Amino acid sequence: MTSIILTPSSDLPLPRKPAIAREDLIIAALKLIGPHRSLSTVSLREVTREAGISPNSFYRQFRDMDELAIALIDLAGRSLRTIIGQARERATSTDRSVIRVSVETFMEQLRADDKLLHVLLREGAVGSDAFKQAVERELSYFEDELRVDLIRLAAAERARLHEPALVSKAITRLVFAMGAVAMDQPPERDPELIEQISQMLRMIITGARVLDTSPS
Amino acid sequence: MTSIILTPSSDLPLPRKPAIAREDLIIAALKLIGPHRSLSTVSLREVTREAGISPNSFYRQFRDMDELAIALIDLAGRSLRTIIGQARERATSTDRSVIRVSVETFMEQLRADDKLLHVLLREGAVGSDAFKQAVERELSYFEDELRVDLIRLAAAERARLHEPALVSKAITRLVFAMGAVAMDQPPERDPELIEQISQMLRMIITGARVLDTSPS
DNA sequence: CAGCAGAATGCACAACTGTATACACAGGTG
DNA sequence: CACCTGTGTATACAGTTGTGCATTCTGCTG
Repeated sequence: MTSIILTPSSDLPLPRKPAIAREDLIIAALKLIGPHRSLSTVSLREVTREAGISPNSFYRQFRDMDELAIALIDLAGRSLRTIIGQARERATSTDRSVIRVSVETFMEQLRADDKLLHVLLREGAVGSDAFKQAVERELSYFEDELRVDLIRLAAAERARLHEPALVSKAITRLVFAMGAVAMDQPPERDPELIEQISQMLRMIITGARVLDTSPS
Repeated sequence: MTSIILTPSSDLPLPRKPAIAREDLIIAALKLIGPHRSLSTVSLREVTREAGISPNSFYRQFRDMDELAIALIDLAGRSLRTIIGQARERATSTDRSVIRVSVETFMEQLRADDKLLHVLLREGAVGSDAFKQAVERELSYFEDELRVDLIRLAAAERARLHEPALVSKAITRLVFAMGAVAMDQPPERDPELIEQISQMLRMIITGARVLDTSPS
């Protein structure tokens, strides 16, 4: 279980040279957000306090909190995509349902203590334009990868799929929306939620297949 | 086009007796939120400034901003439900698609200048527990009404529906999620979005019907 | 060793927040 | 008339915020 952060090389407090890096601030920001805190309500001073540096040192790494937020969103998106990608490979190598495994992995990440998914789930609604565009960008990446996977999946089963772009968009948005509500519920209900989400996705996919054979 | 607010009776400045009411504060709060502002970033002082009263007078109406937010969420939920309910009746009286008309009405409300829908779309992600529970409650009301309507619709077409509760939940969450992204896009793209959402819902519903005839 | 460039800090400031206390005024009662 | 109760305001206070300016410290280079 390695860290998600890109270069976790030296976390021992080097005497002076780097001392503080962008990653440290990102980690500090992650520690501050939670079920009740969104990034846009976290202050610059709080982050530096958490990171143990002076407020002014923040400006050596980011212009303002928005820039940090965007870096954090990018990180969260990259992390999630690789994790889900691995889950898809794992599912196809075994014979388990891709949908099921992906949803399970998603929920697992939801409960992971790195809180990276929280960023994508919460920060899409509020904040500056650049802020929301960053979230939207990550979601669209997610959509793209899902779309090619759906096409591949349909081809493997010798079925066709109606409007795969629309299907992947619907699935992505629905999963993220359901994830947002799951985050506010006790983890005991996760299996139930996983079952619900899986069924929803199955509805969408079978519906898309049917609509393809008999277009309106 | 009457106002949504409950008792818009007298807005001329009465000499002393009522002078300021809860509604005035709610209206002031609505004026302050927008694409970039969420309720949780609006301060108590801002609301009173917008309403033209002293900060302390706020406490005569609400204990704190959270209480105002909850009142606002309730108002938004009630308003949306009645509007969508009317749209459903309008659709069944004519012979237009219920899905289509409902989605169109939803997007129309999204662009309405009362900004009531914004509250439900944005404030579900952040804020206190009571805050999010209020949004969740309104969404579940919405789900309930949609569920009975789906059952009625299926019965009218002599079809059965697999897990109507799940279908209505999926539709509700998907529509609200898509509405949130639509809000950040120029209104010119609304027709395109309406088409997309309608197709998504059609996928879900036909998928649910197919899954009912051949349960896994 | 001297010196220098960069990194990090301390202090300060104005703006803003929520709210407590004290006060001003209106309208209804005796 | 006096009096009280409810409504609104003014002032104040302690806390937090983002950020500019000056200073200190560190490790590398000569």
